[in-house]
Amino acid sequence: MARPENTAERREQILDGLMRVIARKGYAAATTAAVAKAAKLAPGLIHYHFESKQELLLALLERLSALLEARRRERLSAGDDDGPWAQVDAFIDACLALDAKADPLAVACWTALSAEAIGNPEVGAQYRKVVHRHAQLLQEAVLGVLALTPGEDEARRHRAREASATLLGAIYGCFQLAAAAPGTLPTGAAAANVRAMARGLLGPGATPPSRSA
Amino acid sequence: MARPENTAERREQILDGLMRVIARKGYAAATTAAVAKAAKLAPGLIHYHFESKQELLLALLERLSALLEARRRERLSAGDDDGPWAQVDAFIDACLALDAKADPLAVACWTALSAEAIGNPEVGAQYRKVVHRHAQLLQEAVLGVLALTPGEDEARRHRAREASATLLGAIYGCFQLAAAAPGTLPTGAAAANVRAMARGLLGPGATPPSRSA
Amino acid sequence: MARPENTAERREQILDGLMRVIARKGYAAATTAAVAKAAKLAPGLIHYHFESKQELLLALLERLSALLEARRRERLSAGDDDGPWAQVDAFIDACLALDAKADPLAVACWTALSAEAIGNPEVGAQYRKVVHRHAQLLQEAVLGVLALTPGEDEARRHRAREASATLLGAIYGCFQLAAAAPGTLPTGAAAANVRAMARGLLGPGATPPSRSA
Amino acid sequence: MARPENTAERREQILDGLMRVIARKGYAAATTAAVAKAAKLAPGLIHYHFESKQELLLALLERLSALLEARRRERLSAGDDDGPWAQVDAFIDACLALDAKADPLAVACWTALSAEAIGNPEVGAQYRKVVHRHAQLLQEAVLGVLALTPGEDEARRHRAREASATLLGAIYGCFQLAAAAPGTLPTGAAAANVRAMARGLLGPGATPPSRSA
DNA sequence: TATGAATGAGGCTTCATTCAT
DNA sequence: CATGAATGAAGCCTCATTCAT
Repeated sequence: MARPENTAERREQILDGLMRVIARKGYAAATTAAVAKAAKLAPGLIHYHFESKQELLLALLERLSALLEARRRERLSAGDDDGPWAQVDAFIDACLALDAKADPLAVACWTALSAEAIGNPEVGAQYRKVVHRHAQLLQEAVLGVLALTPGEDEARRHRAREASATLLGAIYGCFQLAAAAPGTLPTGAAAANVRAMARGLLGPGATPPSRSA
Repeated sequence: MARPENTAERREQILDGLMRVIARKGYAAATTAAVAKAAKLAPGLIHYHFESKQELLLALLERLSALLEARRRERLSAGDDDGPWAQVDAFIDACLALDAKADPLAVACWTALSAEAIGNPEVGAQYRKVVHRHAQLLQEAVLGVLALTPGEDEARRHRAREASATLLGAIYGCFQLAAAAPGTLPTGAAAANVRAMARGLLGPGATPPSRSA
Repeated sequence: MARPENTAERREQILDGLMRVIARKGYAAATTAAVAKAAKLAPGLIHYHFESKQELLLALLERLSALLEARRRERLSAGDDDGPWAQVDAFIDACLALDAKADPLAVACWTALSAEAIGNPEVGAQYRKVVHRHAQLLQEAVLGVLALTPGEDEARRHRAREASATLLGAIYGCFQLAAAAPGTLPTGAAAANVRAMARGLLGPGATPPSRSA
Repeated sequence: MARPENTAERREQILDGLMRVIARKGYAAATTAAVAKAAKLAPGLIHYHFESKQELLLALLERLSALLEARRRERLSAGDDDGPWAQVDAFIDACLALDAKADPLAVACWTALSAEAIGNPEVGAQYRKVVHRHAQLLQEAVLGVLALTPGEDEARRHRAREASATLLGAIYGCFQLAAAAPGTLPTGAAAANVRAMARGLLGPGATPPSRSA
């Protein structure tokens, strides 16, 4: 009562701990006790601020989704080039330009959550929701690129859906490699390579002018 | 006299059970009891044929790797086209042409093991070994394609390494989507799309004749 | 704010339970569940206050050692006779005057731990440490007695070491009989008899002729 | 039927294995599988030749008892001195003159069985029977010594019972030290020291004339 | 809100015992 | 007799969750 509410901060603090634990020791080690310790909190507090461990995972998914969206926006607003490829590239870069400190954590968490999504219905549902959200964003960008080539709208939409899903897959796959087999794919290379792959996927006529120039 | 050994078959049977459980209920549900039940065996038998649960996971990784290699060989021997792209395509198809029954299982298991590899040192080591093996195979195929374009050997090798890792990532990412968000990427589309992405990655002059024609 | 720590008391409570179980049902029956039940605690609590069952055993060894030391001090301070034999007798009586309630428990536990020390390296190490501590105490007392007879210091020290170890063995042996074959050696007799044996071992005239010859 | 019976040898072989395991790794490690392995037999054979694990322990107790009796006889027949102390000394030496190879094994097994006897009713009963047998033998020898001093028969018998039990305890205690804290009591010293202790226990007037002369 | 102990279900593993061959 | 697999109960330990303070 007299105390100021701090649930929001505590939740963030706990999620920070969760991410750190998952990235360092894996999901199996992400017990509530370990998360509390990583967050420098008492074990009992976790369940004061989160209904259950599952809610923690759902909150983490939400955070990861928000994080991507924020980075994408950042990229978009920063870029002056606003051709149709710009949005696709911004999306890819937002995901794969691993420059900030938080990213290795996010990447490991995404990989862990992907596995958890397989058998856990609620996490699975939320996971699919987030994937769908990502796919939607990417699809719009992709549609912009596909608009450069002639063709029917319906077919284009269909291709855009497939292509964006595949690109998303490529991105998640890079996450997986980064998290589970670091060193396999040099950090800097992923973004550029996926951009190149996008060219192949959305081309051939769609080859960006900057490349053909 | 006495009983003939049957450990080899039992191990396979147990791995079958493990794969089924992971695919259906996720890794978290893959308890030894659940695996035994899925394999229609008594719980105690698991540890008669495997030292520990971890050894089970390592054996599963080995099986997944062998499975891919078998499929790749199959594809290669079946194809009459043996241009430089054939090997790359064979690799991609071996992974992503999900027609056999076993594949959804394998795909889910790979995703689960990727997560487990993060925190489990021994699984991680074996995981990286398998990834490395995959990458080597793909890299050779990729080198064949890159040989079509002029350039220095050293640079080509370097590009091949990066490119094969990225392609592998794309493949694993499709696995992840298939396992954790089925329906996002239509089953049939993945292989074709990744092949297209490979064109973008290894092009531009490498665009396959069939496409440029 | 919050709960006060109570680990110390709980550990004692758990050790009490362990001792009771060992004395009543033997070491084999001293499962964590049985110990918890004997201590009137939930099973999970054992591992909240002790890392492992082994740590329990180590703590028990420590307790047994401390218990003996306390009794010895008690005996020493109570006795007004402080001749050189007083300390030896105090040691023997501290171990073998089984009058308090706790002693049958301790005696059974020591026997159980002696067996466990054979194959368990960590328990073995701690066991030897405790034995060494006991032997040191006894050796000092023994040296006092041996000082009554003439002879070289070095030889006396050597004899003291052997003699104290043998006496300790005699004491432990009485424990063993008391725990595993109760009734064989009347409770009251052990202390007096071992004191008499000490006379034979340390007494001047009792030096076996075969040795002095 | 056509096969010659070999149960007797097999039982010995299995007991050999059991003793080796207990001595090397302790009683906790003496699983039927480990015993079978140490005996170089198939696991299933144990239960063909022994009803249960408990029967194994009982057989081991019997063997240990027989072993002592054989050694005692050996000592007695070897010695030409047949004064009243000779029998007492022979008993002590039979137990503690650790020269044969089998002894470290026997010593560890006795310690292990002492612990098992605490909670296991059947092993306990057999253990007490063996102890009683030992005590009887020793008591007779002790009576011979006590007969040297005047006194009532009844009192002498009573003293003999107590004294033999205490001496037995001293012997078992040396076993315990040898098994669980080797090095504490030098191998050669135990027999001589216990003989000296016997002098103290059965003396002072009982000091054998033949020896003091 | 915060703390740290308490609870008990369930996971991995071991093992005496049984059984098919 | 011998072999080695099969069985299932139970042990140790973990952990999400609850609760007293």
